[in-house]
Amino acid sequence: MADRVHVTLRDVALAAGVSSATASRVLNGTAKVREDLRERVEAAASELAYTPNAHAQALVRASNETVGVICHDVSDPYFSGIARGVMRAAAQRDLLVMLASTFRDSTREVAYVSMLRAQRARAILLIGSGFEDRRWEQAMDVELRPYLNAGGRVAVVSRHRSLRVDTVLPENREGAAALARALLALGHRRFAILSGPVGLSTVVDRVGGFRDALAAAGVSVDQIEEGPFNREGGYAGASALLDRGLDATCLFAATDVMAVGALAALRERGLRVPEDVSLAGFDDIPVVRDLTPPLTTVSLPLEEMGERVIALALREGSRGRRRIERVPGTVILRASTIGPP
Amino acid sequence: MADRVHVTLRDVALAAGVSSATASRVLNGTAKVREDLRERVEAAASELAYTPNAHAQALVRASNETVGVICHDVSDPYFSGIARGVMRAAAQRDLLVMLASTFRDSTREVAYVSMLRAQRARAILLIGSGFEDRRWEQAMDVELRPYLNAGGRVAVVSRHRSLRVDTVLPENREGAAALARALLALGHRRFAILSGPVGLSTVVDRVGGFRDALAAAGVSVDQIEEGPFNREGGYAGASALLDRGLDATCLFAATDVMAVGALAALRERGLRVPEDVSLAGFDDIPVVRDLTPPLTTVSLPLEEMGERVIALALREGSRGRRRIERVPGTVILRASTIGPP
DNA sequence: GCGCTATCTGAAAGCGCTTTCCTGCGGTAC
DNA sequence: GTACCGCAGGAAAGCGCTTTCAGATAGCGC
Repeated sequence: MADRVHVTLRDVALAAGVSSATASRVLNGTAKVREDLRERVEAAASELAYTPNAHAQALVRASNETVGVICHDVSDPYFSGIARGVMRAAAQRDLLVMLASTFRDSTREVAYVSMLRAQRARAILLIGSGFEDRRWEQAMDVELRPYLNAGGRVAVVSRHRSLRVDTVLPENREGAAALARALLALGHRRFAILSGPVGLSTVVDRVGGFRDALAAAGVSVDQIEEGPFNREGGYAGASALLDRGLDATCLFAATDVMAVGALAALRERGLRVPEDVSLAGFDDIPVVRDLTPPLTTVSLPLEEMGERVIALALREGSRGRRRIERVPGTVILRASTIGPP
Repeated sequence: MADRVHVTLRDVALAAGVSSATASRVLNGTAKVREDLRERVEAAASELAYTPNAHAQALVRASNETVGVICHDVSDPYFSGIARGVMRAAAQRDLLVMLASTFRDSTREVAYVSMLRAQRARAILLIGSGFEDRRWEQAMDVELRPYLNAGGRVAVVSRHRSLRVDTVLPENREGAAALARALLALGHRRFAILSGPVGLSTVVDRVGGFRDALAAAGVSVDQIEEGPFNREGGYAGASALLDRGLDATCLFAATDVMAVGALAALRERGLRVPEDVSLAGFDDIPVVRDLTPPLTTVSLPLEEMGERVIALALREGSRGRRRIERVPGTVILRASTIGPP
């Protein structure tokens, strides 16, 4: 916004023949103002299409009506489900959301926190798991610490090793374990895993939970393929598994999005799901029930998680203790998993 | 952000033993500053974890580094595809994106424009078709006009009857017509349409284009069902059609998302796609190629559209003429459409 | 060595707003 | 009629920054 002149409070006050103090009082309803003056001010404001400069307000009030949200990729259904909840809750509270997409670049993530800090965002929400990486943790801490000290609020979805902030914590470990047990109960004993990038806490938890539950039943997994957290990652991972000779009756993908890619790869290679191999994912993003076969998965209430994380961040008071809200996952057995051939 | 005190430029200047003018010059690289002073300032800034108050900067510079994006629903893949492009382009330009979800509430849409105006957003992007509704158009005009006059930039995706601003225009009419012709070529003569809410220009264009192309071949459509632009809308619409006795060999849904719902409904009623009835959508959102059968659709380069709309809005100069960038849709025939039974 | 110019630094103004603080008014009590 | 109180409205300060503007210092030619 550059070249033209804006309508300011002064203009409104001038037009109404009052001081800007009075105009401000009228427009904010801060104090009692004589009826005729109030009317003149309101008329002038609407006549001039006045909109207060939010920056000036933020400056003098030292607070503003925006929250920042940082995610990896807006177009990932996992995230956009959560984002939907955040947006809804923000709308209810008349808050504006500044959304940043890191495209899984940790440097950019830190940079965004800095920008959001500069914007004096009322709260910053980190959606998506943290990087389990010392340098990232440290850089993040450098940005977040002063923000918190200045009264900023931070809340996250997923486990962050180093961030001691309010957290909405999907029970990835437990969910994956429950899924493993359900799959065992179907009769499977040979599993392969499509893992996301190691170093993401979500991956660690899901894969760990899955393996531990299997181990408890005396089953181990040696076929494990790692790839990025997207459809291509799932596709490539499944293809690699197939190339090396898939020795499993059931395939577990760390996310539904990866499972979708895996399904495509399996199908291309002529394997039928679930007749030849069962397939399960995690998250329960909306599309998976429309796949053929519908995907077995661990369901997470994404939209609700979004609402809860912003509520957590906004809640005043309770400055004391850090709160962790656990969100259980529900195993949903659909047609993509049956007993082993 | 409320209670604690922030590190200000003054603090940095004090710590470095210089005036705040000098500190500002160092931090912005605005002017040459003696080497030792510059070092002291930089050291102090990083020591104190200083972040400039973006509001103060915005206030004095009368411009800022944010753009506003208004969409209907972040979790709709059509929108999130576009948003991805916007986010990527914004990141390249070091811009922060304020994202607002209207949940298809036109009142809220206008309110958001007002908020974005207050934030002095550098540009406002309206994603998703306008409402063809006089009152909305007028309210929108009241907000947008002063914004534009003050040098704000506005760009939209989709046709807006009343908004004479830079536009990325998917060729809905032509795309739908091309699809209709392709379907005719397959041999279909009896069609049903799943339409979105009338009063959305996108719906008008797509349905209109489809019908006109059929009409040109002497084919008319009387089975047309209207519903909201989401999976449920498609599901309900298809169900209603089925209840009334579907008299068509091919079903066209105005969006892929609706087609997904329709597919579920058809399947539930025991109709096979494409053997019993062909199904086509519009948009080519990522999931449709993973459906069984993969969906015939008109492909739109969503991410690219996002990049183009922000580029349009940001482009300085060329203040003169309004620009309209047409984006052709490509008919993609997949397995969901074959010749009539 | 003196005066002039070229640089760099600091003081101060001002962006648009909110919020004391203070003045002036009318009303009440004596 | 005078003294006092309460209240509404205006003047002005100040939020944190950038940017003139002017002052100080150094460098140069003569």
